[in-house]
Amino acid sequence: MTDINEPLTEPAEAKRRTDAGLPRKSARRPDAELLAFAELLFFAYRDFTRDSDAILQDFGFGRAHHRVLHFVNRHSGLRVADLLDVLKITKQSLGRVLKQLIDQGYIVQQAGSSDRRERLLFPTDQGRALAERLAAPQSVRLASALKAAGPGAEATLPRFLEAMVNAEERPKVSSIMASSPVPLKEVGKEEEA
Amino acid sequence: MTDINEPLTEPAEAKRRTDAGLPRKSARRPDAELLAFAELLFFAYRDFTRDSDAILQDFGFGRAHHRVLHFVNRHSGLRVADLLDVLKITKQSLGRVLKQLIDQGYIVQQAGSSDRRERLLFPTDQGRALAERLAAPQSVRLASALKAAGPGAEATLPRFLEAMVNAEERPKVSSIMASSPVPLKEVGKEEEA
DNA sequence: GAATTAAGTCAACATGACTGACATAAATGG
DNA sequence: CCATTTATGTCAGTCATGTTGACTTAATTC
Repeated sequence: MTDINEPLTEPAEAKRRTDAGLPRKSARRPDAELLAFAELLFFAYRDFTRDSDAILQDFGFGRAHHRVLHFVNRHSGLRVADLLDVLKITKQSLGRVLKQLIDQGYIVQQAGSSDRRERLLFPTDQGRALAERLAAPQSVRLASALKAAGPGAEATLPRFLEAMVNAEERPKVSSIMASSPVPLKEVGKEEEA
Repeated sequence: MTDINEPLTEPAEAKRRTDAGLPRKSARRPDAELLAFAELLFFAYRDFTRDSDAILQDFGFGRAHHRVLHFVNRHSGLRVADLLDVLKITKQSLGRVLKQLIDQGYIVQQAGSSDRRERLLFPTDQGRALAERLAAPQSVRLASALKAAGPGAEATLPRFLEAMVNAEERPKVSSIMASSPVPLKEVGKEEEA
């Protein structure tokens, strides 16, 4: 380490002053209880993503590939523009990972039937298989966490998570989530159900 | 685009086969309902982090700085090793952002009193102020989402989030979260409460 | 026929991860 | 007391994934 004998200032008394000597969880500035929620959310998401990250490594893919594959698999037929809006990344960032997924046979494109400029994205069998493999451990984790959360969690959690989404984004999120295996727009293919 | 007149394979019929023609939400392989939860979690976290990202830009910091500052602020006095374990990143990754936060006066170090090799981390007033500013919009978001989730969410959510954490990590998470403004180990400073 | 739109691409860059190796100071343990 | 281990910091290099800005092509729209 650099210089262990420097003053090293003693901030404990001076800096902790603001936090100390208050009832317990009074209505301080940021509200400690909400900070605890934020922290738990960090821990939950940290471990949630570690599941699939391990699998992705075996394929030479990263988390970005997982996200793309997930959305293409669950909302097959969605357009590149939809994916950009969902992921909130730039065309270039998406382009890189999407290209790899296409070149390696996990995703195929199809020109839109009404607007042939559009590229509708579909998983291949291989892509679907990988998507399911990536989803499996996360589903197990979610299922057990829902169970641990107790009854009512199945109803409470979606409401909480939806409310966490930016208000302007909620209609889009709802609309994409409503179209599970169905494309966002038209695919030119009939739903054989 | 490259070559729009290529075959462009038509996967819709062949590839959608597996998903179509099933009751509604039967016990298929990954369970569609859990995938919806995973997706909602993605959207929630996506927007949760966008709040503070905007503020961080004004300071030339990134999300990594936020995480470090958050934990140092809320668990002041924690050691570098604790931070590494919490964030699950390497010493080098932490070193870079921590150095910047120290150099720019947001965090100070103090040698441990019982083990002087340890560097206990504390926020400065400036650091505390930034941490609070970063936390503010996230707290607002969390508070309104908790409200929207309805009664019981305050009890259900922590249980859910804790259960999302890896089982082996839960003791550590609980222990760090139990020590809000208090250091993980000893600081050599008395809690003046 | 001109302008717009959807997609793809090039070049350059920033951030934040990673590995592996190594240095220093302090603590620990024969 | 000296050897080892531990906590921290650091150097050098790499990789994944994000960014901006500019540009092309094909197709649609006005």
